[in-house]
Amino acid sequence: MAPVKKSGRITIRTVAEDAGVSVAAVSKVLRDAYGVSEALRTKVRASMSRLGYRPHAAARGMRGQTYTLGFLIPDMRNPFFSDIFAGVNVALERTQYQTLLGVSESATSIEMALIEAMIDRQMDGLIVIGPRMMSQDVMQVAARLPTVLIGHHATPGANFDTVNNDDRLGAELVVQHLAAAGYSHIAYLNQQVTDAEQTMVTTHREIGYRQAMKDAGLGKHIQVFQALQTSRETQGVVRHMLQSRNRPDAIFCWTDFIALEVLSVARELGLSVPGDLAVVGYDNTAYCDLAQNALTSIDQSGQVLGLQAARLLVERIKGRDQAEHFVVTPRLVARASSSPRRP
Amino acid sequence: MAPVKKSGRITIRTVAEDAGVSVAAVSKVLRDAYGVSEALRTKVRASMSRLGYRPHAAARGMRGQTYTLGFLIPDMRNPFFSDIFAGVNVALERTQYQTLLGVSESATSIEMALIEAMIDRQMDGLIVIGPRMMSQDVMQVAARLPTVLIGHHATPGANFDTVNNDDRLGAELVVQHLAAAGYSHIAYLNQQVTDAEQTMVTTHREIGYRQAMKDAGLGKHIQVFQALQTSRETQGVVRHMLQSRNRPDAIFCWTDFIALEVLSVARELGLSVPGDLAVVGYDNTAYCDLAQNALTSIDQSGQVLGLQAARLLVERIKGRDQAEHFVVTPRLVARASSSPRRP
DNA sequence: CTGAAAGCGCTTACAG
DNA sequence: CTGAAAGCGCTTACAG
Repeated sequence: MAPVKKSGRITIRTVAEDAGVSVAAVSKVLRDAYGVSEALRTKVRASMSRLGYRPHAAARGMRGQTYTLGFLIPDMRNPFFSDIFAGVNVALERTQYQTLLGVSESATSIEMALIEAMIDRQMDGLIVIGPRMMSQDVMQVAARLPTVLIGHHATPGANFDTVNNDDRLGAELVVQHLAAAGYSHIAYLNQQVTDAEQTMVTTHREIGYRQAMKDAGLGKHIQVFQALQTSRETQGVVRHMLQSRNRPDAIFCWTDFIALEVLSVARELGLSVPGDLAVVGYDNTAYCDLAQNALTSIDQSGQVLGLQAARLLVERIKGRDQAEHFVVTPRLVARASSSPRRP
Repeated sequence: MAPVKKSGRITIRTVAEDAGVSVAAVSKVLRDAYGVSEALRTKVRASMSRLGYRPHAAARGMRGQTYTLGFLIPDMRNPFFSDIFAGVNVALERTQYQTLLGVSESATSIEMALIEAMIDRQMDGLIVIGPRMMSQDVMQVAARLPTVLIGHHATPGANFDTVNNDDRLGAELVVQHLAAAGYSHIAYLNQQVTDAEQTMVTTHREIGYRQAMKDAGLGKHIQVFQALQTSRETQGVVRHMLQSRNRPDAIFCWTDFIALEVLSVARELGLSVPGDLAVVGYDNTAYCDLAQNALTSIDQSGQVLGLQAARLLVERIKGRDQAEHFVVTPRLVARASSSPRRP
């Protein structure tokens, strides 16, 4: 008896037999590799679709690529990441690449574990939004596989690409906007982290805020507060800010998410926005547009960031090893939460 | 010359040599399999950690499990999914399993493509939230790999597990709550889909709504509206609802997300909530608690749903083939958006 | 309890 | 341009 096929699985070998060519030829067609005639290519493709062949990712990963990209976000609650992800998908639409997400819950340890898990699973490359790990760890990861960072400002000698908006400029736009609208006691509400680094977007925003305050002659009103990302923590800090003797008349929040909490606390305390307090966010997410929020924010084009990140990553996978850094110009979108004060 | 190690990679073979045992023995330790002595196990583990061994997921996937679970969500904008995901992670914390996310953007075609991609990547099992595919497709997927569905009510003979809250009861709680608070023209704002199925949570909620309206003697005020999930679409439908001759005095929305849009439109039209209009959502997501929303909602314990789904999936992977269906009891959380009417 | 060997489905030099 | 063969790092029967 002839040796029977053991399993029902359609493999590269099944396709090869069906098309009457070698296994190597099928592999080449699969990878769009050089050195196969058009006739053979057509024949193989026909067999593939007739048999309903699906490549086995693990087997490919044993020798070559897995065509899987890892995408790491700090949390699922921030709608801004959804915009970025949409851009990534647009860029990869007509490719063989598939993106798989990981969520680190803003914890360095989970982030590192997820990256290890993605490396174990032979991801071809990594896109990380707002990494929490130290810069040296980032360099180590980037040495192991192609890496693009969004929301992380690279220092010279980086072995990875970055995609950002100009966070200092964004913060400056906010201060200039508020100052022009008649606010002077403008506070900055920053994210609280264990190890602040120069590379973080929040650090850049704080620098831009401080600079713009000085430039506007408001240097003596500079106030920076910090809060962890939990709702309870943020509300506590904000309540404290708003009940203090020198209460700010405007709060600039590092992200929309937090600004919504500020709006909530202000309302609970009976403060009107913007009458008693102006509020500005960052990222211009969908919630800003809701009438109950009407939140002024900085648009940094999440979709563009995602699209560029995916483009850069694919370039890197294809061999580029010189770092590239893409920067988008932020734009302020004014809404009712920061309307000009009555004189 | 002795044959030299070709690459620097630490494999199961490196570990075996280091520990002075066979490759098969190392594999058994790795899989926590039966038939290895405690002494050998200890020795191998020591070598593993000394060498910093990391299992190669693709290679494992060639023969056995990949220890990777697929988790599919319709979109990244709905914060409820984040609660569910948190529960999944709690359940898998001390296991070898790693979850990777896919986002289908509420599109059937993307959902199917993602599932194919996950099968190609040899995921050990799948958790899908609110699947958009037809029930027959669900059955086909479940025939190929262990599957647990959240937010999908199984019909008899299902070859998959489900985890749900009692959506009919949830809707009934809403209607009873609103009726008791003095509202009578209670409308239901449902999700618009191309092929409505009995299995969908929104269908169950509609049934519960209709039943409760009849039971409360409000059968003649039953009104069901539908809108796609985009902000523009929803706002258009809501504006139309609120400007019609027989304007409802309360709107029950199938999810919080949409209820926030209703609050926005009401405010734009100069209607006060709950004075002119009561609004109730579903899922009790974090946004409900913000003072500017103060949205009454149904809590279905996302974290519990996620935890149970992960537990059921691991059981299935380990061999259970009889379907299990876990149901959680919903609970209404009243807030200002549905306060009792003045008599 | 322990290990030698076959094989999972691909890709990659290497001949022809 | 085309194909035979080795090998990627594991797991799985099967002997001992």
